[in-house]
Amino acid sequence: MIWKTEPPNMAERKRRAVREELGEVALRLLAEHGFEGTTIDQIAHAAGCSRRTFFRYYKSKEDVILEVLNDLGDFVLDVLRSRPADEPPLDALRAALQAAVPVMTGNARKSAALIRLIFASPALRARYLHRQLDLEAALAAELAARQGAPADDLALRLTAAAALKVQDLVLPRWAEDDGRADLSALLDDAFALLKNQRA
Amino acid sequence: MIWKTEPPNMAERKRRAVREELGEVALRLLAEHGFEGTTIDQIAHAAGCSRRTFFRYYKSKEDVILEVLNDLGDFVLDVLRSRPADEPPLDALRAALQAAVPVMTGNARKSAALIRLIFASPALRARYLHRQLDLEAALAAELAARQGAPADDLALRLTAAAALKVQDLVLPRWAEDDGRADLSALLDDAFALLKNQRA
DNA sequence: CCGTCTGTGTCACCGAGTGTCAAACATTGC
DNA sequence: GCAATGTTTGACACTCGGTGACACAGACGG
Repeated sequence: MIWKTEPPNMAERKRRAVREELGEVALRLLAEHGFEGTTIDQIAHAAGCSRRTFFRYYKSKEDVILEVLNDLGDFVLDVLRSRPADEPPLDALRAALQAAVPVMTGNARKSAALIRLIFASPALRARYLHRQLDLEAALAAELAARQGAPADDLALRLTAAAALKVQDLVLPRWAEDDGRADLSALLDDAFALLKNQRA
Repeated sequence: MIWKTEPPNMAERKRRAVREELGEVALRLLAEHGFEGTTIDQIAHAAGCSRRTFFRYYKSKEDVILEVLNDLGDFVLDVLRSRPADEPPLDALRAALQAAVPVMTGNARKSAALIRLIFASPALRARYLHRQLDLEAALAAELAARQGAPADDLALRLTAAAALKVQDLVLPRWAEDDGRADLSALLDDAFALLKNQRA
């Protein structure tokens, strides 16, 4: 075959379908019985496959949950890249994070459940924070690149951290009432607060 | 016995000694073979006790390492409490974190090894971040209490987060060369940078 | 000398993950 | 239609972190 990857004929499609199904079932069970209260056996069995197969689609139990927010992080990073280079860093970050809002409010109940799940489980939360750290570094690197600063510039890193912190403080409050509040407004308020910060 | 806890005669002393020994051995082995590359069996055996006994002294493998920084966090919180209430929040935080510096520079090589260990292991790092989050909340609550603000004040939470972030960005750089740099100066520089942050 | 209390080791167990292997399956070439 | 081929899957065995149960030892007071 010359095009080893070109035809996602049936194979790739089925793979995606199984993965989707597995993720769906997992999220439902985890939200219902809690992260620690759900075993992989239960998830696999409920999805109609073996435990071993679960691990062929997801690296770990945490992965099923964190993957969603992971993709969202990549999306935010992409949006940041598309922003004008002369925009002040914090404004660019705010805009990038705002771009992710519709994705969450799109299916608000599910997103809220996911966030609540993460914030309720220490193990999950810890992994999530670690992921946020990577995102923070990537955002800071992008900000640095667009204005010719060194990639590990401390000031930009602090700015990126502050922006993500704003998000992390707002999200759980939004998730607490199943995403009925105006997430976009909450974010803007918090960013305004941040901008008025004076030592 | 009327004084059930009063005489830490032999029992408590031995307990502390065993715990100390266990922690010492663990830190050495973990620093040598990495966090994932060291099993609890190895630690327990090297310390001359059974695996079960290890867990009677430490809740988990992560606990052996994180305990130290945990205590340090409590110390920082205590220092913050002793600061004048009218001091600007960020200055108070800087002073509190500076107070922890001598503790680390006291035995710099060991502290640096510990920090490198944490930052090298994803699992450990994730747990560490979670701990920092608790500390952040506690610091923010203290700042709020001293100036009569609500305990979950967003602005103060952001300030506490920024201060801890400064520390977390400086520490690995300091640890990279075995703690030979001037940690106190590095911290002050970073805090100065933070203070000059304008959106 | 006898109960009791505490620390310890042994054993059995669970759940997350991983490597291996053989069977099942679909795909392709003839 | 059939054989060769490659991929997906399930079954099994194993490691490691962590927990509960129980039995045994020694220190202590009566």
